[in-house]
Amino acid sequence: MASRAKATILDIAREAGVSKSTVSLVLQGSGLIRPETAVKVRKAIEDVGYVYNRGAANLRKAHSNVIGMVINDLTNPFFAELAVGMERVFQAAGVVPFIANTAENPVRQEEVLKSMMEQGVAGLIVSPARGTTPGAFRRIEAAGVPVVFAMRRLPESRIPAIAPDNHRGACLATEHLIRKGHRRLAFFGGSPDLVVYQERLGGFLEACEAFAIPVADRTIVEGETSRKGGMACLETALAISEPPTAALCFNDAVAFGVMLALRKRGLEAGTDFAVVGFDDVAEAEHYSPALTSVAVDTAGLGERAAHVMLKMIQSRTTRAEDHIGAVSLVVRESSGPDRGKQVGDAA
Amino acid sequence: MASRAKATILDIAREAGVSKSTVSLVLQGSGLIRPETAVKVRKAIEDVGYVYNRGAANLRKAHSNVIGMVINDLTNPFFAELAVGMERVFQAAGVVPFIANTAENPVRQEEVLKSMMEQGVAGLIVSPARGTTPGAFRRIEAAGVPVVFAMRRLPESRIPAIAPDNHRGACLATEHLIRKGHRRLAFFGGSPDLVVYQERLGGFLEACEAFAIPVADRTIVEGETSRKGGMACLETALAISEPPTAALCFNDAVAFGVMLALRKRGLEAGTDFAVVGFDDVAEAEHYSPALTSVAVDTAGLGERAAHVMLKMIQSRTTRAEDHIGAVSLVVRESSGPDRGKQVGDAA
DNA sequence: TTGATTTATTGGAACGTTCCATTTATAGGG
DNA sequence: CCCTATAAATGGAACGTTCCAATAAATCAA
Repeated sequence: MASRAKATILDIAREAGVSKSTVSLVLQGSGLIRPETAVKVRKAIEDVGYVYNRGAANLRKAHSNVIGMVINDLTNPFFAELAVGMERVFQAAGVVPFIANTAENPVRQEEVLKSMMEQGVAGLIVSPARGTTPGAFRRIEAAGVPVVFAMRRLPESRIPAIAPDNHRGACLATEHLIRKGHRRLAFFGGSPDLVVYQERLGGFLEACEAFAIPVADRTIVEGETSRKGGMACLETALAISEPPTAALCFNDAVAFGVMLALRKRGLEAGTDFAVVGFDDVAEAEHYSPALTSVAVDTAGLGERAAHVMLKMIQSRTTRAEDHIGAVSLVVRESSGPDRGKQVGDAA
Repeated sequence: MASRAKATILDIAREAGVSKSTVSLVLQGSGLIRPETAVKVRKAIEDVGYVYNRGAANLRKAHSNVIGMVINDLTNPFFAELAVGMERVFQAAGVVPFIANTAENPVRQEEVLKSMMEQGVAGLIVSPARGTTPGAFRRIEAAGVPVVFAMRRLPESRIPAIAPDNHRGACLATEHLIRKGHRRLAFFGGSPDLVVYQERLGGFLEACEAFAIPVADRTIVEGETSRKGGMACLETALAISEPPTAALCFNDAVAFGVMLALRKRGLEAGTDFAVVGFDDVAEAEHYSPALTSVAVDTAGLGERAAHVMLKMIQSRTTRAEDHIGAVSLVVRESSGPDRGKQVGDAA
């Protein structure tokens, strides 16, 4: 049962009285082997406590069955959800994704990518860390390993990206606020080094433009994309002379921070100040007040990214189309009371 | 620059006009190489776009530098934090942890563990999925690969576990509720197939015993360890004839669910019903009302687990001591108003 | 100079697989 | 009975590293 030096196919071969080639064939489920022989070999495999050595196998085989998932912030439930969506697809394809966290640190990301390459991954799905340099993936591309960006993209890169329609989402949300009657609007959180920021801010501005909100009435406050960042944004915005009455936040974490800061001031999101988030994490629905947010179908995008990756591997290409996921606005309490109810209609 | 067939150390050797052995030595940072030669070789490495093949190397080397982290639920920020704590330690040790998610599914866990073993991991840190069979790790132990359990342990297993002092935490929390004047107490969420559940419930019961709370006044409601589960627990508990006035919840997710259900009934946690959570996730502090919870120093436990793992690898052993992490009760609003304030003392 | 010592470099044999080209066994056709 | 066809099993040469033992070159002591 217990074997000290780890068993190899040769040990199995000896145990079963066949050749190593036969064992290899059995391991690969080849149909060339007589069923009885296969049974005998499988028993020997059990007996010697064999562990398949994929490293050795990959030395000969074209490519491995592991795919790397490099995520910039695992503690953000948003990215964890993304990871889960991908896993579903990969599992069905018999591929095991290995996840690594870069903690939003480009240096760490470099190490992680290197390590995954050395491990011989068949492909990489990456949500790049903030501040990733354009050349960070050159070597990987040169090595012919397919890469897909998920949720985030890099400014000038040929690598296919799977991301939600940030521009449209922001437009939708902003329009919603304007239709609620707000005329002084804010955009909270994020910073321009993220393409996502530019897209979302772009959508915000386009909606402002479309509804002729004067530039003076648009407040843009950059900040950390966290609760803390959101709190700071609100403070900054309320300090100006004609403060905004509503805000679209870079993401839900910022929105939660804004709501927290409101409560600290004795104000309530929805009635005193309208707040809209972005991403629609699971928590948004359960918050109090429930957060209006732009739903991006995170798990769906993860699945899509995984599918694209599998296709790239299969067709041995390093190129693929971008994919822009549909978004929708989920209206809850934080963006203000439903006007429909206020007019006092029946039902 | 771009090389089609991937470059090996032989290509580097040719390019640099040295032997493959020399290249290997340079790669390992050996001091035996003349600096000028090393420089020449490193240039060649750059030029041919070389990617180190760790699989091939591991064929000869004793063991690899990858450690597997197998987590039962990545979407739970609690576990993500645990992962982050471990990563900090591993990074400093030049080890890259690969994370995989089992989604609380023992079958999936089996696959994931197998895959990691095949990949030749040097060790495994596991938070076992619910329903893991006792024998699930026998093969891994037999192969001599060190395993550490984090946060959760298995009923009858010799594998070292790093976990918080669940019993004491539950005692502390229950005592807190009793001192607040509550006499009818509930324990919400979880189920007995988890050792953690037994420990926490045990602490709850011990405190009840110590303060002579009659058995009839203890309500134990099992349930999913999620918000939804928490909501259900509260409904069940409030339906009985003499309902409890306070609850210790299996974890924070359950506690959030309980608070949500309270609000749905127009009740407020803290004033109408006392709620205490367990784990003290980051969100607890920011909830409204802020959640009283048992802090377990998640990241610290992660670091500890990583250290234990490194030590096991270094000393080539598969055995280590358990480690019980200290816990503390963080009192916030959800467990009721501060009595100290109520008596109206100064300052 | 010579031999001993140190410093740099190198070939070659593993490591555990896969896969091609063979070999061996089994059966069928005439 | 031989020849061919099919089925089943096998040996050996890769694959890209590491590491030992050996060599070559440089340095030193005498």
